[in-house]
Amino acid sequence: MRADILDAARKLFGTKGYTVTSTADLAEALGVTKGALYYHFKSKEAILSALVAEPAAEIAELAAHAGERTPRELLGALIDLQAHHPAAYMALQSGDASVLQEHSQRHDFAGRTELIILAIAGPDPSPIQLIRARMAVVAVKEGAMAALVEGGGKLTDQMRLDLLQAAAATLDAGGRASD
Amino acid sequence: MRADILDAARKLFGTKGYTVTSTADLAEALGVTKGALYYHFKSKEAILSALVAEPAAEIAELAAHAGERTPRELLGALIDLQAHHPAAYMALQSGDASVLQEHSQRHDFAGRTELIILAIAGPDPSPIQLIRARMAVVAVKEGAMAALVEGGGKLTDQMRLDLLQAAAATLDAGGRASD
DNA sequence: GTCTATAGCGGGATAGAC
DNA sequence: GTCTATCCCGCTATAGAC
Repeated sequence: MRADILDAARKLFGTKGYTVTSTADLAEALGVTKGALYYHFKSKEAILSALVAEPAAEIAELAAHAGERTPRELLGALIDLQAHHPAAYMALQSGDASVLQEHSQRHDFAGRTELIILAIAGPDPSPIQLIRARMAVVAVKEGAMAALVEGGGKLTDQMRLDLLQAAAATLDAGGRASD
Repeated sequence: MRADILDAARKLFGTKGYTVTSTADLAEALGVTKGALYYHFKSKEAILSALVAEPAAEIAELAAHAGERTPRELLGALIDLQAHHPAAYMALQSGDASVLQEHSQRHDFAGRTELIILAIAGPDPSPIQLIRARMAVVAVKEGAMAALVEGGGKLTDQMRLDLLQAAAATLDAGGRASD
Protein backbone atom coordinates (compact mmCIF):
# COMPACT_ATOMS: atom_id res chain seq x y z
CA MET A 1 0.00 0.00 0.00
CA ARG A 2 2.85 2.32 0.79
CA ALA A 3 4.17 1.32 -2.60
CA ASP A 4 0.82 2.01 -4.23
CA ILE A 5 0.74 5.46 -2.74
CA LEU A 6 4.25 6.14 -3.96
CA ASP A 7 3.31 4.94 -7.43
CA ALA A 8 0.34 7.25 -7.58
CA ALA A 9 2.40 10.11 -6.19
CA ARG A 10 5.11 9.51 -8.75
CA LYS A 11 2.58 9.88 -11.48
CA LEU A 12 0.66 12.84 -10.12
CA PHE A 13 3.58 14.82 -8.75
CA GLY A 14 5.37 14.21 -11.99
CA THR A 15 2.61 15.43 -14.22
CA LYS A 16 0.74 18.06 -12.23
CA GLY A 17 3.41 19.12 -9.82
CA TYR A 18 3.66 18.67 -6.08
CA THR A 19 1.90 21.74 -4.75
CA VAL A 20 -1.02 21.49 -7.11
CA THR A 21 -1.63 17.85 -6.35
CA SER A 22 -3.89 17.64 -3.33
CA THR A 23 -4.09 14.75 -0.93
CA ALA A 24 -7.62 14.36 -2.21
CA ASP A 25 -6.31 13.84 -5.74
CA LEU A 26 -3.97 11.22 -4.43
CA ALA A 27 -6.69 9.47 -2.48
CA GLU A 28 -9.05 9.53 -5.43
CA ALA A 29 -6.45 8.04 -7.74
CA LEU A 30 -6.01 5.20 -5.27
CA GLY A 31 -9.69 4.72 -4.61
CA VAL A 32 -9.30 5.48 -0.93
CA THR A 33 -9.93 8.54 1.21
CA LYS A 34 -7.61 11.21 2.48
CA GLY A 35 -7.60 9.83 5.98
CA ALA A 36 -6.29 6.50 4.79
CA LEU A 37 -3.17 8.14 3.43
CA TYR A 38 -2.26 9.46 6.81
CA TYR A 39 -2.01 6.00 8.24
CA HIS A 40 0.91 5.27 5.93
CA PHE A 41 2.58 8.65 5.81
CA LYS A 42 2.94 11.31 8.40
CA SER A 43 2.37 14.12 5.94
CA LYS A 44 2.08 14.97 2.29
CA GLU A 45 5.66 16.11 2.31
CA ALA A 46 6.79 12.77 3.71
CA ILE A 47 5.45 11.16 0.56
CA LEU A 48 7.53 13.42 -1.62
CA SER A 49 10.53 12.87 0.59
CA ALA A 50 10.27 9.12 0.22
CA LEU A 51 10.00 9.54 -3.53
CA VAL A 52 13.09 11.64 -3.76
CA ALA A 53 15.25 9.75 -1.30
CA GLU A 54 16.75 7.18 -3.66
CA PRO A 55 17.78 9.43 -6.51
CA ALA A 56 19.10 11.89 -3.95
CA ALA A 57 21.38 9.23 -2.52
CA GLU A 58 22.64 8.32 -5.95
CA ILE A 59 23.39 11.91 -6.80
CA ALA A 60 25.30 12.32 -3.58
CA GLU A 61 27.30 9.23 -4.44
CA LEU A 62 28.08 10.53 -7.87
CA ALA A 63 29.05 13.97 -6.61
CA ALA A 64 31.33 12.51 -3.96
CA HIS A 65 33.49 10.79 -6.55
CA ALA A 66 33.01 13.31 -9.32
CA GLY A 67 36.68 14.26 -9.35
CA GLU A 68 37.75 10.75 -10.23
CA ARG A 69 35.70 10.53 -13.39
CA THR A 70 35.92 11.99 -16.85
CA PRO A 71 33.32 14.48 -18.08
CA ARG A 72 31.98 11.82 -20.39
CA GLU A 73 31.57 9.33 -17.58
CA LEU A 74 29.79 11.92 -15.50
CA LEU A 75 27.39 12.80 -18.27
CA GLY A 76 26.75 9.11 -18.80
CA ALA A 77 26.05 8.64 -15.13
CA LEU A 78 23.53 11.48 -15.26
CA ILE A 79 21.77 9.81 -18.15
CA ASP A 80 21.54 6.59 -16.16
CA LEU A 81 20.25 8.40 -13.12
CA GLN A 82 17.50 9.94 -15.15
CA ALA A 83 16.69 6.64 -16.78
CA HIS A 84 16.38 4.84 -13.46
CA HIS A 85 14.25 7.43 -11.74
CA PRO A 86 12.42 9.25 -14.49
CA ALA A 87 9.33 10.03 -12.50
CA ALA A 88 11.12 11.28 -9.44
CA TYR A 89 13.11 13.57 -11.64
CA MET A 90 10.04 14.75 -13.41
CA ALA A 91 8.50 15.55 -10.06
CA LEU A 92 11.51 17.57 -9.10
CA GLN A 93 11.65 19.38 -12.39
CA SER A 94 8.03 20.19 -12.78
CA GLY A 95 7.43 20.81 -9.11
CA ASP A 96 7.41 24.39 -7.95
CA ALA A 97 10.51 26.23 -7.05
CA SER A 98 9.50 26.18 -3.40
CA VAL A 99 9.56 22.41 -3.27
CA LEU A 100 12.80 22.39 -5.15
CA GLN A 101 14.20 24.74 -2.58
CA GLU A 102 13.06 22.76 0.42
CA HIS A 103 14.27 19.45 -0.86
CA SER A 104 17.30 20.89 -2.50
CA GLN A 105 18.30 22.13 0.89
CA ARG A 106 17.51 18.88 2.60
CA HIS A 107 19.21 16.65 0.08
CA ASP A 108 21.43 19.44 -1.22
CA PHE A 109 20.47 18.77 -4.80
CA ALA A 110 21.80 22.07 -6.03
CA GLY A 111 25.11 21.61 -4.25
CA ARG A 112 25.61 18.08 -5.54
CA THR A 113 24.77 19.09 -9.06
CA GLU A 114 27.12 22.02 -8.82
CA LEU A 115 29.96 19.71 -7.83
CA ILE A 116 29.26 17.52 -10.81
CA ILE A 117 29.14 20.52 -13.10
CA LEU A 118 32.45 21.72 -11.76
CA ALA A 119 33.99 18.32 -12.33
CA ILE A 120 32.67 18.31 -15.88
CA ALA A 121 34.01 21.79 -16.53
CA GLY A 122 37.46 20.64 -15.52
CA PRO A 123 40.13 22.25 -13.35
CA ASP A 124 40.32 26.02 -13.22
CA PRO A 125 37.54 26.51 -15.77
CA SER A 126 36.89 29.72 -17.68
CA PRO A 127 33.41 31.22 -17.43
CA ILE A 128 32.55 29.80 -20.82
CA GLN A 129 33.73 26.36 -19.87
CA LEU A 130 31.53 26.45 -16.80
CA ILE A 131 28.56 27.53 -18.83
CA ARG A 132 29.22 24.82 -21.37
CA ALA A 133 29.23 22.29 -18.57
CA ARG A 134 25.84 23.58 -17.41
CA MET A 135 24.53 23.37 -20.92
CA ALA A 136 25.74 19.81 -21.29
CA VAL A 137 24.09 18.79 -18.03
CA VAL A 138 20.67 20.16 -18.90
CA ALA A 139 21.07 18.75 -22.38
CA VAL A 140 21.57 15.20 -21.15
CA LYS A 141 18.63 15.55 -18.81
CA GLU A 142 16.37 16.80 -21.55
CA GLY A 143 17.72 14.30 -24.01
CA ALA A 144 17.31 11.38 -21.66
CA MET A 145 13.76 12.36 -20.89
CA ALA A 146 12.87 12.77 -24.52
CA ALA A 147 14.52 9.48 -25.39
CA LEU A 148 12.63 7.70 -22.64
CA VAL A 149 9.35 9.07 -23.91
CA GLU A 150 10.28 8.11 -27.42
CA GLY A 151 11.31 4.61 -26.42
CA GLY A 152 8.34 3.97 -24.19
CA GLY A 153 10.44 4.00 -21.04
CA LYS A 154 13.34 2.06 -22.49
CA LEU A 155 16.71 3.56 -23.30
CA THR A 156 18.74 1.60 -25.82
CA ASP A 157 22.52 1.49 -25.66
CA GLN A 158 22.69 3.16 -29.04
CA MET A 159 20.46 5.96 -27.87
CA ARG A 160 22.51 6.41 -24.75
CA LEU A 161 25.61 6.75 -26.87
CA ASP A 162 23.98 9.27 -29.14
CA LEU A 163 22.90 11.37 -26.20
CA LEU A 164 26.35 11.25 -24.74
CA GLN A 165 27.89 12.23 -28.03
CA ALA A 166 25.56 15.16 -28.49
CA ALA A 167 26.06 16.49 -24.98
CA ALA A 168 29.80 16.01 -25.05
CA ALA A 169 29.98 18.01 -28.24
CA THR A 170 28.81 21.02 -26.29
CA LEU A 171 31.79 20.82 -24.03
CA ASP A 172 34.53 21.39 -26.53
CA ALA A 173 32.61 23.31 -29.14
CA GLY A 174 34.76 25.78 -30.98
CA GLY A 175 37.99 24.16 -30.02
CA ARG A 176 40.00 24.60 -26.89
CA ALA A 177 38.33 23.16 -23.88
CA SER A 178 41.13 21.81 -21.75
CA ASP A 179 39.44 18.60 -20.73
CA MET B 1 2.23 51.35 -10.15
CA ARG B 2 1.10 48.70 -12.58
CA ALA B 3 4.74 48.55 -13.61
CA ASP B 4 5.86 48.29 -10.00
CA ILE B 5 3.54 45.39 -9.42
CA LEU B 6 4.83 43.66 -12.51
CA ASP B 7 8.39 44.21 -11.39
CA ALA B 8 7.71 42.68 -8.01
CA ALA B 9 5.81 39.82 -9.62
CA ARG B 10 8.64 39.19 -12.03
CA LYS B 11 11.00 38.79 -9.13
CA LEU B 12 8.77 36.73 -6.85
CA PHE B 13 7.17 34.50 -9.46
CA GLY B 14 10.62 33.92 -10.87
CA THR B 15 12.23 32.89 -7.62
CA LYS B 16 9.49 31.29 -5.57
CA GLY B 17 7.13 30.20 -8.26
CA TYR B 18 3.65 31.45 -9.10
CA THR B 19 1.44 29.25 -6.95
CA VAL B 20 3.54 29.64 -3.86
CA THR B 21 3.69 33.40 -4.14
CA SER B 22 0.64 34.82 -2.41
CA THR B 23 -0.92 38.18 -3.11
CA ALA B 24 0.13 39.04 0.43
CA ASP B 25 3.76 38.40 -0.51
CA LEU B 26 3.35 40.65 -3.47
CA ALA B 27 1.70 43.38 -1.44
CA GLU B 28 4.34 43.20 1.25
CA ALA B 29 7.16 43.46 -1.27
CA LEU B 30 5.54 46.61 -2.60
CA GLY B 31 4.76 48.06 0.77
CA VAL B 32 1.04 48.12 0.07
CA THR B 33 -1.83 45.86 1.03
CA LYS B 34 -3.55 43.08 -0.84
CA GLY B 35 -6.58 45.18 -1.57
CA ALA B 36 -4.50 47.75 -3.39
CA LEU B 37 -3.38 45.17 -5.91
CA TYR B 38 -6.92 44.46 -6.95
CA TYR B 39 -7.41 48.02 -8.07
CA HIS B 40 -4.77 47.52 -10.75
CA PHE B 41 -5.35 43.91 -11.68
CA LYS B 42 -8.51 41.90 -11.82
CA SER B 43 -6.90 38.78 -10.38
CA LYS B 44 -3.64 37.21 -9.45
CA GLU B 45 -3.62 35.33 -12.70
CA ALA B 46 -4.06 38.56 -14.65
CA ILE B 47 -0.72 39.67 -13.26
CA LEU B 48 0.98 36.57 -14.53
CA SER B 49 -0.77 36.91 -17.84
CA ALA B 50 0.50 40.45 -18.28
CA LEU B 51 3.99 39.27 -17.43
CA VAL B 52 3.95 36.53 -19.98
CA ALA B 53 2.21 38.38 -22.78
CA GLU B 54 5.23 40.02 -24.42
CA PRO B 55 7.54 37.03 -24.60
CA ALA B 56 4.61 34.94 -25.73
CA ALA B 57 4.03 37.26 -28.66
CA GLU B 58 7.68 37.13 -29.60
CA ILE B 59 7.73 33.36 -29.47
CA ALA B 60 4.67 33.21 -31.68
CA GLU B 61 6.40 35.53 -34.11
CA LEU B 62 9.49 33.37 -34.15
CA ALA B 63 7.55 30.15 -34.55
CA ALA B 64 5.52 31.56 -37.43
CA HIS B 65 8.62 32.15 -39.51
CA ALA B 66 10.67 29.28 -38.15
CA GLY B 67 10.80 27.54 -41.49
CA GLU B 68 12.55 30.44 -43.15
CA ARG B 69 15.49 30.48 -40.79
CA THR B 70 18.52 28.34 -40.24
CA PRO B 71 18.91 26.33 -37.04
CA ARG B 72 21.66 28.68 -35.98
CA GLU B 73 19.48 31.72 -36.47
CA LEU B 74 16.69 30.10 -34.49
CA LEU B 75 18.98 29.26 -31.61
CA GLY B 76 20.30 32.80 -31.68
CA ALA B 77 16.78 34.16 -31.59
CA LEU B 78 16.04 32.02 -28.55
CA ILE B 79 19.07 33.42 -26.81
CA ASP B 80 17.87 36.94 -27.53
CA LEU B 81 14.40 36.12 -26.31
CA GLN B 82 15.78 34.86 -23.06
CA ALA B 83 18.05 37.85 -22.74
CA HIS B 84 15.22 40.31 -23.26
CA HIS B 85 12.77 38.67 -20.88
CA PRO B 86 14.88 36.78 -18.42
CA ALA B 87 12.52 37.10 -15.51
CA ALA B 88 9.39 36.16 -17.39
CA TYR B 89 11.17 33.10 -18.61
CA MET B 90 12.33 32.27 -15.15
CA ALA B 91 8.78 32.52 -13.96
CA LEU B 92 7.63 30.14 -16.62
CA GLN B 93 10.41 27.69 -15.99
CA SER B 94 10.29 27.62 -12.24
CA GLY B 95 6.55 27.97 -12.02
CA ASP B 96 4.54 24.87 -11.34
CA ALA B 97 3.44 22.56 -14.03
CA SER B 98 -0.16 23.63 -13.56
CA VAL B 99 0.63 27.21 -14.44
CA LEU B 100 2.72 26.09 -17.34
CA GLN B 101 -0.21 24.08 -18.55
CA GLU B 102 -2.73 26.87 -18.21
CA HIS B 103 -0.61 29.47 -19.92
CA SER B 104 0.87 27.07 -22.35
CA GLN B 105 -2.63 26.40 -23.52
CA ARG B 106 -3.56 30.03 -23.62
CA HIS B 107 -0.44 31.24 -25.38
CA ASP B 108 0.37 27.82 -26.78
CA PHE B 109 3.91 27.93 -25.51
CA ALA B 110 4.46 24.25 -25.95
CA GLY B 111 3.15 24.28 -29.48
CA ARG B 112 5.25 27.26 -30.52
CA THR B 113 8.36 25.79 -29.02
CA GLU B 114 7.67 22.51 -30.70
CA LEU B 115 7.47 24.24 -34.05
CA ILE B 116 10.81 25.88 -33.43
CA ILE B 117 12.33 22.58 -32.39
CA LEU B 118 11.03 20.95 -35.53
CA ALA B 119 12.51 23.69 -37.64
CA ILE B 120 15.83 23.29 -35.89
CA ALA B 121 15.78 19.55 -36.39
CA GLY B 122 15.37 20.04 -40.10
CA PRO B 123 13.10 18.35 -42.64
CA ASP B 124 12.13 14.74 -42.03
CA PRO B 125 14.24 14.37 -38.91
CA SER B 126 15.29 11.09 -37.36
CA PRO B 127 14.41 10.53 -33.70
CA ILE B 128 17.95 11.37 -32.72
CA GLN B 129 17.92 14.57 -34.71
CA LEU B 130 14.74 15.63 -32.98
CA ILE B 131 16.21 14.88 -29.61
CA ARG B 132 19.35 16.77 -30.47
CA ALA B 133 17.22 19.76 -31.38
CA ARG B 134 15.52 19.54 -27.99
CA MET B 135 18.85 19.34 -26.27
CA ALA B 136 20.14 22.36 -28.15
CA VAL B 137 17.09 24.38 -27.19
CA VAL B 138 17.31 23.70 -23.49
CA ALA B 139 21.04 24.22 -23.70
CA VAL B 140 20.75 27.74 -25.10
CA LYS B 141 18.14 28.55 -22.49
CA GLU B 142 20.30 27.33 -19.67
CA GLY B 143 23.39 28.88 -21.16
CA ALA B 144 21.76 32.24 -21.69
CA MET B 145 20.47 32.28 -18.15
CA ALA B 146 23.83 31.36 -16.72
CA ALA B 147 25.57 33.93 -18.88
CA LEU B 148 23.16 36.62 -17.78
CA VAL B 149 23.79 35.81 -14.15
CA GLU B 150 27.51 35.79 -14.78
CA GLY B 151 27.43 39.08 -16.62
CA GLY B 152 25.16 40.84 -14.18
CA GLY B 153 22.28 40.96 -16.64
CA LYS B 154 24.39 41.84 -19.65
CA LEU B 155 25.10 39.47 -22.49
CA THR B 156 28.17 40.36 -24.54
CA ASP B 157 28.38 39.63 -28.25
CA GLN B 158 31.27 37.29 -27.62
CA MET B 159 29.29 35.37 -25.03
CA ARG B 160 26.34 35.12 -27.34
CA LEU B 161 28.58 33.66 -30.01
CA ASP B 162 30.05 31.16 -27.59
CA LEU B 163 26.63 30.02 -26.50
CA LEU B 164 25.53 29.63 -30.07
CA GLN B 165 28.62 27.66 -30.92
CA ALA B 166 28.20 25.33 -27.98
CA ALA B 167 24.53 24.67 -28.65
CA ALA B 168 25.02 24.25 -32.38
CA ALA B 169 27.67 21.63 -31.71
CA THR B 170 24.98 19.46 -30.19
CA LEU B 171 23.07 19.42 -33.44
CA ASP B 172 25.62 17.75 -35.62
CA ALA B 173 27.54 15.82 -33.02
CA GLY B 174 28.97 12.60 -34.35
CA GLY B 175 28.68 13.65 -37.94
CA ARG B 176 25.70 13.37 -40.18
CA ALA B 177 22.92 15.68 -39.27
CA SER B 178 21.40 16.78 -42.53
CA ASP B 179 21.00 20.43 -41.67
C1' DG C 1 -5.68 55.12 -4.93
C1' DT C 2 -4.97 52.72 -0.79
C1' DC C 3 -6.72 51.08 3.43
C1' DT C 4 -9.33 47.51 6.81
C1' DA C 5 -12.32 43.84 7.33
C1' DT C 6 -14.32 39.93 5.95
C1' DA C 7 -16.49 36.59 2.99
C1' DG C 8 -15.73 32.15 0.92
C1' DC C 9 -13.28 28.21 -0.17
C1' DG C 10 -9.89 24.65 -0.69
C1' DG C 11 -6.48 21.87 1.33
C1' DG C 12 -3.71 19.57 5.08
C1' DA C 13 -4.20 17.18 9.02
C1' DT C 14 -6.59 14.88 13.16
C1' DA C 15 -10.13 12.14 15.90
C1' DG C 16 -12.70 8.47 16.46
C1' DA C 17 -16.13 5.02 14.57
C1' DC C 18 -16.09 0.66 12.17
C1' DG D 1 -6.40 -0.53 7.77
C1' DT D 2 -9.86 2.35 6.01
C1' DC D 3 -13.82 5.17 6.73
C1' DT D 4 -16.49 9.78 7.99
C1' DA D 5 -16.54 14.01 10.04
C1' DT D 6 -14.39 17.94 11.30
C1' DC D 7 -11.04 21.47 12.60
C1' DC D 8 -8.16 25.05 11.17
C1' DC D 9 -5.40 27.73 8.42
C1' DG D 10 -4.03 30.36 4.40
C1' DC D 11 -5.27 32.24 0.30
C1' DT D 12 -8.04 34.73 -3.32
C1' DA D 13 -11.20 38.08 -3.89
C1' DT D 14 -14.75 41.60 -2.53
C1' DA D 15 -17.05 45.52 0.04
C1' DG D 16 -16.84 49.66 1.76
C1' DA D 17 -14.44 53.35 4.68
C1' DC D 18 -11.05 56.98 4.14
